[in-house]
Amino acid sequence: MMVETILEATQKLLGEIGFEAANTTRVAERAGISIGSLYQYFPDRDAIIAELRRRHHTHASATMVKAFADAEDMPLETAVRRLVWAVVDLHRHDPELHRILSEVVPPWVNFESRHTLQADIEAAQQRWLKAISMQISIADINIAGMIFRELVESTIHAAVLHGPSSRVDDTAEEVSRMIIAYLRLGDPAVTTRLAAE
Amino acid sequence: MMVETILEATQKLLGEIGFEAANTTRVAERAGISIGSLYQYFPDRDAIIAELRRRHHTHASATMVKAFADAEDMPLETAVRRLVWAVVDLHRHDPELHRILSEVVPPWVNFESRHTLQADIEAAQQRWLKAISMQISIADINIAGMIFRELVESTIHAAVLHGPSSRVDDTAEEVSRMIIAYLRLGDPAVTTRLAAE
Amino acid sequence: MMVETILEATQKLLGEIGFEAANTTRVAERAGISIGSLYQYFPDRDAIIAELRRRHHTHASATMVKAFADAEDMPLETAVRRLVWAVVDLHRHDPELHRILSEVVPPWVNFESRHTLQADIEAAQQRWLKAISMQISIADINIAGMIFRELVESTIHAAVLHGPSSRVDDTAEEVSRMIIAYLRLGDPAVTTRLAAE
Amino acid sequence: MMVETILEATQKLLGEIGFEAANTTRVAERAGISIGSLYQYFPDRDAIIAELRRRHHTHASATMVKAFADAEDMPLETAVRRLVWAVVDLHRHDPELHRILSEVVPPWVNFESRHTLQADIEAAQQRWLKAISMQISIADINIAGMIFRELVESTIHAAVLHGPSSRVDDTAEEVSRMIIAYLRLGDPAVTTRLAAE
DNA sequence: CATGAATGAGTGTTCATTCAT
DNA sequence: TATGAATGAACACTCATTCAT
Repeated sequence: MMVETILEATQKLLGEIGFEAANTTRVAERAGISIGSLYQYFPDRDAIIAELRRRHHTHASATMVKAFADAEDMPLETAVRRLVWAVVDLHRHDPELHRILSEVVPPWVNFESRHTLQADIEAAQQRWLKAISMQISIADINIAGMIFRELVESTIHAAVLHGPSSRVDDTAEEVSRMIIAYLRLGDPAVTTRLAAE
Repeated sequence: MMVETILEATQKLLGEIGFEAANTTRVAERAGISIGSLYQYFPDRDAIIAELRRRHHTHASATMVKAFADAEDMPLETAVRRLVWAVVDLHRHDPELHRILSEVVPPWVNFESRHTLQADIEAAQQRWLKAISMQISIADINIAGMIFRELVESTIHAAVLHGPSSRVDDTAEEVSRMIIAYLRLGDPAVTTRLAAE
Repeated sequence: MMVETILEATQKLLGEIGFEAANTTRVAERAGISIGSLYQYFPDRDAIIAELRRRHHTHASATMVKAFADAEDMPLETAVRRLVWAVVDLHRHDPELHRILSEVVPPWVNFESRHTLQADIEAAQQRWLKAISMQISIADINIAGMIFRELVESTIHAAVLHGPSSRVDDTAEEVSRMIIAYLRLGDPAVTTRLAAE
Repeated sequence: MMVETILEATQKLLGEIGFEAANTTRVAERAGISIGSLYQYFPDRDAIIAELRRRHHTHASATMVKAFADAEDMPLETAVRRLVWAVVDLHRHDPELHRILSEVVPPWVNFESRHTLQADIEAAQQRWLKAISMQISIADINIAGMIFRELVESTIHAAVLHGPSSRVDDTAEEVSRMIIAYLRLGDPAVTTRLAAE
């Protein structure tokens, strides 16, 4: 309960007044508790943000791992759309928290823990990429994986946070089409077809 | 000269000890001048970083504007590769400065000035996109532009800063192929061909 | 029982981590009780240390008072050795507690209570000194008493705490010889003898 | 000048309100400077006290080294009195500072630097003891040295700080006589004389 | 009697900035 | 123009103590 209150106060303050102004005194004030209590639940300021990030990561990781699992049984195009929309859901789940963790909290805070999420998702993604690379040829699975991750994350992030909400659907669709088009480059059927001309 | 010295000292310190530790005292020390002199050339701490960013933007903007101008006379595939490689050049020009501005300096510093670069590049990009959309159909020029920018920037950034240098070439090529594949979706010739099956 | 547990925990913590780090939270933790219980047995932090000191004083005082009583029936040299060795026993009884009270707890804690022990011992010592000053002449009984106390306490303390244990015996013997030699200065027999030459 | 002001303020505050209350804020206040200025001259709170101690040590060491040098050319009794009085001078030079460093500042502050003084003095003392041990026999030079140091320091300290000033002279004289009597125990002339009886 | 969550005054320290020289 | 001593608001964090349960 107290932990919850502190996390909420921290998140709101970070969103409203930024990282530097959201100091421990103000967090405690906003949470309606004393500074002493704050330190009974968190060892230091960064730990509060770390917990915010940890929760976000837990949710994000679960969402993506599930999406990749689902995708394995789907036809390619459906799978890609499923994955892209999983990222959309991710960003829409708590867009403010997403914004805070990516744009308000400076990069050096919780530096190590930032890689944890990526590692989990990357592993799930690699399994999926290996599976589809049985059907279509992919030049370099690591590069393709990195490109997909960066493409989807950066575009959906931009669309959700910095554009009108209607834009998100279109962005997701175009990004999906882009990935599908790229993957089709390695599809023997298409290659044959194009070569046939 | 003095301005130059201060900027160099700031950049090096930011890279070596990070944003918080790179305080004005240390910058002046490293620059070999007094703290008083520092304030005779820059009104406050952020202004030093803003100037670092401004110079970086000037260079980046010029590079990209030129690339887009060049691209206008090229066939589509050549044009795309030209543009992607322009971004590679951009990141390779002063990768440390790039890293500092994107990963060391916290996002809220020089918040407004961050959009200036984007605006210039966006304008140049829009002209190019409009030109090519005469030949091939693009669903939404704004969305496509945003996707291209995010895709290229995020992947090349990751490749240059966080991977082996050999990876950059492959990444650039795959990203180019991806964009081309996407653009071909709107190519009447391809559309016709596929529809014919 | 509870008081005992708290005192033990306090003593151990003081010895292990020092005065400042041995705070009430840690004492309660080490004692295996709640902070609330601690405050049911002691009104404040200093009171715990005061009780530690009080017990030490009780023991020390008893030891010395007894030694002085014994000494009254002994020949001078035997008496002096008896007294010096009483101080050795004192320091060897619980050297860690001795160290804590003299070198770990800062001087301002329990300031008043520090004089209690001294007063008891001083009284016993004065009785003894008055008794022997019947046989030998002592210039100033107060000064001699103070000198004896400081000499024995400081040297035995140093020997027990900061030297090898073998050193203690030699130190005790030399200190005894020193006091005896000093007392002999006032011995009419010696005086006469020396004057006779 | 600023350093001087800070040291004076610190010493006075330590003497008046004790170690814990003499915090950096109050020191700066008393010194009539800002807290920022204080930290421009001393890296942290302990460093101020360390400097106080360092100055005291410099003076004390010089005094004692000189006294031991002087003593080498004197007859034994004169030498002992010279040395004892050097310690008296030491304590009378700045008794308040002496009191602060030994009874107000807790033992764990500047722990290492506390041994520096002792080492210097011990070295000078050992030279002198070796010299006189040519004439008279001393059982164990290390123990004798330790006993002399503890005896003189503790008694003179007590006399200067906790007694009337008239007491100091008598204490110094009695302590001198005590040391001389002890040393005479090893004097062949005396030994012979006593054995002759 | 026991608990431990809650308190909040207090501490040492940092650093961007000023301004008299 | 150059200096750097001086400033002081601000911050993260500690800990003895209380009191409702």
